[in-house]
Amino acid sequence: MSATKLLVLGVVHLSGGAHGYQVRSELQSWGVESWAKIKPGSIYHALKKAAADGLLTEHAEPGNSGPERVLYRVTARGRDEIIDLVRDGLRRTHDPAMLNASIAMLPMLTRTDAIAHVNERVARLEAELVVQTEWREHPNPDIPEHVRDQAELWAGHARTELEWAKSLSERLAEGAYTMADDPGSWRTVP
Amino acid sequence: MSATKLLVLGVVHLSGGAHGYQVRSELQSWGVESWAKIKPGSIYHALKKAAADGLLTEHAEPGNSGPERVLYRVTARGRDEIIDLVRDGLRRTHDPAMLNASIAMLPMLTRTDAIAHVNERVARLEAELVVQTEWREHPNPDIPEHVRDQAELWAGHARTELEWAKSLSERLAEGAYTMADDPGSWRTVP
DNA sequence: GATCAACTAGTCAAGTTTGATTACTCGGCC
DNA sequence: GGCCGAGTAATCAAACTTGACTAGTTGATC
Repeated sequence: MSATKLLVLGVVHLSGGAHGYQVRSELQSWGVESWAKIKPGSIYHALKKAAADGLLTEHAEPGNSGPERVLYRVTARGRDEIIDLVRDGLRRTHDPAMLNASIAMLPMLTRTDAIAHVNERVARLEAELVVQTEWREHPNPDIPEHVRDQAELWAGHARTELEWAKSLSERLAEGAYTMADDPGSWRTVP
Repeated sequence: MSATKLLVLGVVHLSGGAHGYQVRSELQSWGVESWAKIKPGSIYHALKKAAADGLLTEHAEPGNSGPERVLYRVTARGRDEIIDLVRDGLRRTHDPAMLNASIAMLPMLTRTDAIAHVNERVARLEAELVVQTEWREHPNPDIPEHVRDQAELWAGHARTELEWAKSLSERLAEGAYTMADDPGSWRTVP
C-alpha cells in the first residue's frame, strides 16, 4: 500500500518538517482513519523507510522536555516521489485509499498536470463501465447468481466516482484550489 | 485483511475440498482480482494458516502426475468461522473487499440472518451519512479546502451503497437466491 | 502535594502480503 | 524427436502492517 507512503511524505512536506507523532495527529485531524486504516506502527515504519531511501532527512532533536524526537524533512527526491505518487493515485482506479491520499496532496501538482491526470481517470472509468455493461449483458453462467449481482454495486461505485471526477476536473479548470503553479503555493512560497 | 481468509475458506467449502491452485483459479474466474488484490502467495499462506488453526484439514495427495498437491477440506469449526466472517463483513462499513467477499459467500447464512445483517448495514450507513452531512455543514476551517471536498466523494459512495444494500435486502425478502435454509442449499444437500 | 487519567512519543515481535523464482507437464509444430 | 510457450503448482525471502506494549509528561482533582 503506497497510500501510507504518500500520506506520510505529504504531511511532512506540508508541515515543512515533522516528527512521527505530528504526522500521526495531523492525519487524524483530517479524518484519515475513515478511509485508510493507518496504524501508528505503519507511520513510524514509513518514516524510517523513506529516510533510508533518501526521500527524507532525519534530524535528531534533543528532548528539551520529554524523550528525544526525530525531525524529518522532505528532500528534493522525496518531493519528486510525492508528485509521482499523486499522479499514480489519480490514474489508478480500484484503489480508494490511494485516490483519497492523492486528492489530499493534489496541490503538489500544477493545474494542467492535475487536470490531465483526473481526465485520464475519467476515461478509464468510462472504459471500465463499458466492459462491465457487456459483462452483465452476457453473464458467465458458471458463476453463482449472487456473485454476478455484486457487479451492480461496483458499477454504482464506478458511476459515482465518474461523476465526481468529472466535476473535480471542471472545478480545477475554473481555477479552484491553490495549485503548485499558482501564487501562494508551496512552490512560490517555500 | 480477513477478506482473503473468508474467500479462501469459502471457495474450499463451495468446492467441497480443494488444493491451492484450484482456489486460485476459482477466485480468478469470479473476477475477484478486480475488487480484491489477492496474490498467489497470500492464498497458500491463508490455507496453511487456516489448517494450523483447525479450520481446514490437510490431505496430502501423491503426485500421480506433476508435483504433489495438498487437498484441503473445511472442518465444522471452519464452517462456523465462515458464517461469522460473512456476518462481520455485512455489518462492517468502510471495507469494500470484505463486503464483496461476504456477498460472494452470502448463501452460507439463513435468509433471516442475512436480511438482519444487511439491514444493520443499512442503518449504519444512514447514521454515517447524517454525521457526514453535519461535518460538511460545519467544516473544520483548519483542514485544507480540497481535503474537505473529498468528503463529497465518500458521501456519494455511501449513498450508492445504501441504495444497493436496501435493494439487496428487498430481493432477499422476496426469496431471491438459494440460502442456507432453502431446499437445495449446501446445508440440505451436503 | 499525591495520584490518576489522558496525552505524547515511540519500539518491537508477530503476523501478513508481495514479488520473484522454481519446477514440472503438456500440446503443438518445425 | 526436440524445443518452445502456456499452464499447473507451489515456495521463499523481503517488505509491510498490526497490535500490544513501554515510558515519560501534563493537568486536574481531592
